[in-house]
Amino acid sequence: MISDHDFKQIDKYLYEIPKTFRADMRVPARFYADPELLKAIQGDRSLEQLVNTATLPGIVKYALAMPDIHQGYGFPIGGVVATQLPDGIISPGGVGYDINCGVRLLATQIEKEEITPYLDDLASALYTNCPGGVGKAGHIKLRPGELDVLVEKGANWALTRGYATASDLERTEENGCLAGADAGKISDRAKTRGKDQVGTLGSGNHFIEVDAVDRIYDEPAARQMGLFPSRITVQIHCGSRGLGHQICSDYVKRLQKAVHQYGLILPDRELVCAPLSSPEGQDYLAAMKGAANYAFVNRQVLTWHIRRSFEQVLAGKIKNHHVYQIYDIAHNMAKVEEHEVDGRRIKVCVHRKGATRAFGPGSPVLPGIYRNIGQPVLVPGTMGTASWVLVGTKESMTQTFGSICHGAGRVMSRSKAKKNIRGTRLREELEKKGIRVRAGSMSGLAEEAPMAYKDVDRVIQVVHGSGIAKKVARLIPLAVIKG
DNA sequence: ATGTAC
Repeated sequence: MISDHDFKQIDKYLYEIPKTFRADMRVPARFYADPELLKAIQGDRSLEQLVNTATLPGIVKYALAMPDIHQGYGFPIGGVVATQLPDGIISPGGVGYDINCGVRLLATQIEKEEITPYLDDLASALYTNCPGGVGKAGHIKLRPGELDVLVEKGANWALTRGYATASDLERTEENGCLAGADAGKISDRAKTRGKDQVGTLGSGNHFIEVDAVDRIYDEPAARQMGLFPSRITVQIHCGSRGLGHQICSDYVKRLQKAVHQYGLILPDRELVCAPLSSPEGQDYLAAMKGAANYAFVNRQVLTWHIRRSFEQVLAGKIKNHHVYQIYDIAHNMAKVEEHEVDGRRIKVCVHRKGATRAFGPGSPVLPGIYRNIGQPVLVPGTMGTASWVLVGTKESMTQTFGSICHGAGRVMSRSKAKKNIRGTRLREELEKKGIRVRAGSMSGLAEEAPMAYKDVDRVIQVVHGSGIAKKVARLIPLAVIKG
């Protein structure tokens, strides 16, 4: 167990566990927090897991953790690990089981007051049109071989099939397609699990939420994104469903052999990994990219369902009910990027697990529409609480490989939440607050209760206050749709 | 997160 005399505070919101803490650390570990958030992680293994990641071969600068850190598989959720190419490692545990779990934010020109009379119908339409729940199939049945095209082409597949616009793709990380995805590196089992789940929500913390813009913090940036006070927005939070899960399982198993073969010494077997330059590392990267592309398509098809739902409910009632995209960004992904380390620009594999890319202004990978303000960062809160839109900064590039947090972060395990919280009661409380709830499972609802999470506003204050991101807008929920 | 165990 790591206690408070094992780390030192080096800035208002930044703490460091020195390299000398454990002989096997290759770099220091750094985490962003405040005293309250520090308390929230006492008793779980997240800091120990963070220190474990500091031992990984090829890691540069720091093992990093965001203020929403909590315990995960091997790596903490809320962790950022960058390893130097060519021989630094890549690890499925550094990405997570839900590859390219991420958030898409859609905007409208509808005012909050305008939509209120139709909110119940809209919530019901979204629930009916967007399939949710464990193992749930979607409306799209892929012909044999078409899934291979989908995982390699990503959002371009959706564009060709009429589920996307060119503007949607422009406002998606990597235009919704990671180059180098290889369907040949994905098992038949993973493909079988994925073939009927395109355009489905899944379960757990995944949701669709209708929000209203509560407050603007950066007026010029908000205007550029199309965010104005009291306007209606929609968030999608989901990932690569059974396909990504199976790919992770497959490669955890395969890379365990690679750990032996390459003689890697790991403090925890859950850190299973392989040198990125090895055949195993390359294969995982190519398969992971396929799952990432699948998740971009998944959120894109859900966007299509959302547009359909707005049309069904609001046509003839609200004149302009157009739903357009602000941005789509992953928070479970490994990416090869160039970063400055010790004054030199080098290629690194940045693992972001429960951490969101947050590139600052001027980054050449950003679309022209956002290059001057920095990358939009989408941080969902918990049911019934706020969500945030931020932009990346120069500081995120120098401190955290262009990364920030991904959400509120759990404080209570799923099982404990299920035991202590009644889904029906929670639903009543949310409805009393005026939040429409459509959920397939009451126990699933209980797992995601706000009290099972940290305070997202506090988490955001830490990333904003430390300079690694800048607040743009706060969103508050009006309707939540869950599997 | 997940056909919450193959």
